[in-house]
Amino acid sequence: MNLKTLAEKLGLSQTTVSRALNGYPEVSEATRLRVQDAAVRFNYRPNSRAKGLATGRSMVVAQIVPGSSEHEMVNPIFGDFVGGATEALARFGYDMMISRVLEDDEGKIYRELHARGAVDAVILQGPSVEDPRIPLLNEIGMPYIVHGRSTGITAPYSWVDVNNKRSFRRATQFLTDLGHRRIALINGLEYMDFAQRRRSGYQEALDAAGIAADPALMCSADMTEGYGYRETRRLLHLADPPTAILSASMLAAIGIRRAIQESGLTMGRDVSVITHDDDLSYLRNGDDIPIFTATRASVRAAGAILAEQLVALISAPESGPVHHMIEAELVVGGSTGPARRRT
Amino acid sequence: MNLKTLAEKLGLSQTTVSRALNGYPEVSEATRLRVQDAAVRFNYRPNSRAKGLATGRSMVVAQIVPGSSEHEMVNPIFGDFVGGATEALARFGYDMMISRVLEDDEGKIYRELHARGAVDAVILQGPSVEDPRIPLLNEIGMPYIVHGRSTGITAPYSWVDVNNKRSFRRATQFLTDLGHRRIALINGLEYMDFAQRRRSGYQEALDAAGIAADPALMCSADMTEGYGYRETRRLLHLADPPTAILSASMLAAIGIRRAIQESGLTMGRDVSVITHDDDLSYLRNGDDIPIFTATRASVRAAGAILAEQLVALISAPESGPVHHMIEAELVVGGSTGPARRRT
DNA sequence: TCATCGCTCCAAAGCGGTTTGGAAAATCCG
DNA sequence: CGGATTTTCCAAACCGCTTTGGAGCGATGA
Repeated sequence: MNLKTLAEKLGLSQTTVSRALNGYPEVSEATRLRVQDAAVRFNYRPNSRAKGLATGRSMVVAQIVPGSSEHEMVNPIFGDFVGGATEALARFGYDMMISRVLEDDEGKIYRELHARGAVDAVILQGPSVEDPRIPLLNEIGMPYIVHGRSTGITAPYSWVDVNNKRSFRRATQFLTDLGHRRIALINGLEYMDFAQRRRSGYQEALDAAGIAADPALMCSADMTEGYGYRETRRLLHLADPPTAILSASMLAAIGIRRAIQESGLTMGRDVSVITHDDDLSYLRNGDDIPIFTATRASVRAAGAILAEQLVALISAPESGPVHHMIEAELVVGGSTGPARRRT
Repeated sequence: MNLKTLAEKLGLSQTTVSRALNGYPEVSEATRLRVQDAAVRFNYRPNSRAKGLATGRSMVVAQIVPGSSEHEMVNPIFGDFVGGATEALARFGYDMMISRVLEDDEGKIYRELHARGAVDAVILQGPSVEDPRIPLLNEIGMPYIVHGRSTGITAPYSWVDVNNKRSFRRATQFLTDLGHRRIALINGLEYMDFAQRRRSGYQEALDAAGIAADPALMCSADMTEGYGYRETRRLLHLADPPTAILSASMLAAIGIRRAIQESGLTMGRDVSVITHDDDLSYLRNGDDIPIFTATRASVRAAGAILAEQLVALISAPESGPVHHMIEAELVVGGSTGPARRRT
């Protein structure tokens, strides 16, 4: 069923039917109702491509799956983020498209998406400390928004981000307040901007407490369970082991807990642990009471907020770059306690 | 840059330029090269919507994000599956679109996507034992392929699936061969078809070994770490506890390991564990040597295979339903060993 | 009574491609 | 050399929608 045949069935012109369905005032309420009723009866939907061609907008937003090679890691937050974003986008009539780079040249795909007119905007995921995609997209002139920030970029750009620095400063301070002075940081990959910010928050809190940072207590890698486990084992075997550990992700924290238990220690008593928690739906931090003390920020909510900002940006690009800072909450669970005098 | 202006710059008609770029034989090699060169120079890309409108194909495949309410779980395999599928789709010039249901009526969105002509085909994720979406899509007449199967459906349909029954039969037999007779099954949600098949494979192997299945040794829920932990605790406190546990996912297996260690037992010696492993990029079963003995099948590879089958199906729907069975491999890790006589 | 206005509605021109049905030019062949 | 054939190219229709620029018509007001 297309517009033409629907118009014929109603004995109206395509113009009138189109206007009736799109809420234009040039059509009487009576005909509007008649048209709407018929549209429902015949299950009519305007063809997306034709509509897009006529309006010049595709009502699609793209996100590039990070990782060009097969062996790179798919971000574990991907599912929840996309879930939150698509739901919000759907409310505004937008669809979400996932693209993927086959070559190394990620810029190419943005250029192509724009030249093809395939999407109205893109979402930038996982920015590095100085992400080249931002100036690239500025040059191309396609609306976009970044999930996270890129410290090294001075040009203006829109973003939605968690206040990683502050949340890790608070978490660290929470530990120093409990008397901890040997605090380890098991961080994500530090070319990623969020990891960098977390480290600087951690650093600030140590400085404030007059604690010298110890490079042996810091590490950086992909946030897997095994990584948390291995690093914790290493840390616990140090001559002067940490009494508290800060973790960048729930998955790593699970590995941390395993290493602690395996050493015959008790988490929250012998070693305190605070983790960041993206509130992933398949990786909840306990059901009702939190297992880990955590800095929590729902990545699903972030996706929804980002989508809303992006939609606003598409319809009014001149409204300038938008920024939205999400404050993580510090939830206190059973994994932290006062520092114990070393035996 | 559009076709018209490109043609003008070349002093050719739109027809010729279009044909030159699309490989039609009606144009001389010389002009073809001239056109291709100009297309590259001006960074020309045919507009997706216009092309789609003219050809009647959108070159887009949709996948519905499962879970209509905010509290439902996003499938942890989502990211890896989509990564594998989009990469394969991209090779054939297809894009992948993610949609989401706002209402409860999932059928509505398939109808709408089809009526709008927004996509050429859809991917069905997570089929239940008798999934109503299959007859619905048959009725609508849009190409689709199922990731998994639906036992209760007799109508023909295309699918790509892991041989869950066989892999769990083998895993169970592996345990009975080691002398285990009390084998627990920590399964996924059993209205899901894959969970049902795994249980029946487990059942078959028990029957073959002459072991009576004990309902107390089986459970079914969303596959989270906490679930694996809680159920294992419960199992280990039984009067006649299991000596081996079969797990439906790595995440659950991690919880299982935690419960075992917490009980002062050693995994692989006191209690054997075999888990299914989707080979998720952020949840690897050890780096080089596997930690868990596992039935392994890469969900990323499944996504790629499914995408290829779907593309073939789109271009030749009459070639009938396609089926592709993936055999999981049984990798032996450190989590299994001979049954020990109970003390 | 007649120009004016507001309300409905419509014909037709895009949007940017593909594809059909020729036509002109070049090549072949007896 | 001239007709047949092939090669190379083009004008125009079409895909299904939006939107511009009116047209028709009853009501209004001077």
